[in-house]
Amino acid sequence: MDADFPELSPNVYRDTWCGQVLGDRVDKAVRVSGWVHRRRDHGGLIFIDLRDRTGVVQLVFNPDEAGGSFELGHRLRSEFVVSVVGRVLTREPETVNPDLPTGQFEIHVTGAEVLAESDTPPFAIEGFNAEVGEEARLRHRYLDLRREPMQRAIELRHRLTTSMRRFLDAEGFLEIETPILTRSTPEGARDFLVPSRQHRGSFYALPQSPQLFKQMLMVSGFERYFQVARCFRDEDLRADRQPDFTQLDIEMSFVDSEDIITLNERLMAHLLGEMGIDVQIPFPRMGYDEAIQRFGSDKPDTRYGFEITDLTEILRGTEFKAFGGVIESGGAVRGINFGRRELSRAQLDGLIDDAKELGAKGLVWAFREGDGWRAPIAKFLSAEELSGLNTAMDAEEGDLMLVAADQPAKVAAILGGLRTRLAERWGLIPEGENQLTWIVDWPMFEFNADEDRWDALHHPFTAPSGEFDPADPGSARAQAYDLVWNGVELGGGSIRINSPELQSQVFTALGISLEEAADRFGFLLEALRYGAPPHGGIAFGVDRFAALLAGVDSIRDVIAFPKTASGGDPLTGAPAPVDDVQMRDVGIALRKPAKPGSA
RNA sequence: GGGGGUGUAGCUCAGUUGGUUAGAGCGCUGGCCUGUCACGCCAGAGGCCGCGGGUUCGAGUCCCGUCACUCCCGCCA
Repeated sequence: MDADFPELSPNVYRDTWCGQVLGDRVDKAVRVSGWVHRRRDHGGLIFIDLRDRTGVVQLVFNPDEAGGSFELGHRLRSEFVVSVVGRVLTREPETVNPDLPTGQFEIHVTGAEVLAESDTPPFAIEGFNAEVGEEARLRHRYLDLRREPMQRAIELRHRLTTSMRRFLDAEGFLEIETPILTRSTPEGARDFLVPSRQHRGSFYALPQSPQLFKQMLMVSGFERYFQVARCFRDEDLRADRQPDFTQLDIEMSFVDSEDIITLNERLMAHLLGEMGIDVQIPFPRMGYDEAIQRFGSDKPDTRYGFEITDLTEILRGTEFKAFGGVIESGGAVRGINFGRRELSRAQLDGLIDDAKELGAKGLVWAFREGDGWRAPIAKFLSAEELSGLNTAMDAEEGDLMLVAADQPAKVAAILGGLRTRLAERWGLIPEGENQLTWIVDWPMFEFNADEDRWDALHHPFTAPSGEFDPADPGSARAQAYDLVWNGVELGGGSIRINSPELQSQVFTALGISLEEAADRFGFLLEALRYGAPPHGGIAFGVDRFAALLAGVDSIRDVIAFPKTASGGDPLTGAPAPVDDVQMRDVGIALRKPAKPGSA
């Protein structure tokens, strides 16, 4: 494992790491302890691969050398914990194992002791049958974590957070803890609630992020704060979402966006550099509107093309109702040229299903053929329209074009989603390339049609750019920035509002009355009255960051004890009912009987 | 909340149109084996086919429901 693992101070269990049984130990007596990784029992000669955190070393039990320990060697089974003494010898050339760092050496056991026996593990810790279902892995997570990939992932995560702390410490940041039991602020995600025993009927909430605390720390004059902070959101899970997750949370005073962006570029270059990834700073920046236009996403993966082309003007007034109707009602028609591809009819139908899954009413596919299209809808389009479309999408003979029509935001989301799916499916994403991009110039608000109100795109404490007109929230821009790495949102932040008046105006624009604002966030508004410096910050998703660095698809693979997609933990059985006494203590009664399955 | 996928031995999986006693590899147990390292050879144990109901002479297989896991949409300021 780690080549520069620290020297071991000898104790009763060992004086040498398994991974350190190398040339300088030859002919020396050593004591090692660890787990039985694999046993090869030849009857008259027994080989044991012994494993500790640093690696694996071969033990040889020979009746001529091992004496009474030979019998014990016979009894050893997978994952027994043993301590052995023996002499390190160089292996005969023909018995060297080139796949093992310690493969030129072995320990000839002269004495051995079983420190702990083990039941037969439910799945293999090592070896070629390494594919194990995730549920089994989570039920016995302590065993799963013994496995090499998990050991490496957890170690990588440690190196990442350590590296964050080192960099930020050197830049004058203080790591300050903020409460886990705090107050519900019913914006944003659903809160996890904790009933209060001492204040019956009242609840703590677990923080969705330390946002308000870090702003108050700026009011307190700490100027540079960070925290590797646990955050909690009671929403449905995904491969990249857990109900409790970790953020690197940063806040600074007397800064503008530029200061935060440049500091974080240096932070990223430092972190990635330590992980062996070289990146150029400064990172390119892209406006939010441009990202949506060209890539259909606020976290565009710029490692590959297939950008989105707007076709609305070409098709304005077209005979084809599905397009013309949408355009008349203020919608847009956009398309992507996916290049020359052979697809079966079933595959093309599959693309339509993909589009529908992404919320499309339909999807038009077409191949360029001569000056026109080979497509089910080709006959509804005029020759001028077809050639205009081919030109706009830069289509060459045989190129596959996918076209969708809907309201602009929706068509962008559909084609953006399709673009990533197809790039993944056809293996069109360049490996080993790293694109870090700032998305800047965000709108302050987006209109929520269902609730007939404006919602903050970032959060309600984000400072607007320039003059703010509460009467026209749609045109307000935010001093916000997201950092996107290869199509994954690594983190985002903003300059915050440091004036209570402006903060109140933003609440008003969001339809939050002053009474409501005072009730929910009064403590922050009050803090802002006592000399709040200009301040801003950013937060990064540590789990996602670690998963990307580890090259795994799910953040569960970089979390020691993660939860399943339904928010449960097969290891502890959480969540679980509690007994009546506990319920009574906190003054809680269930409205309905507990769900039968959940116990 | 909605959609897709999966559920058979400890693990990973196969199981034909519904047909007699449900299989494989690995692991496990016992025996043999002094240079293996995915050790080898021989023998053996191991099954609520997720659960409940239905159709049928007969269900791992078909139907309905349900639970769990997983991916996606909604949701995640």
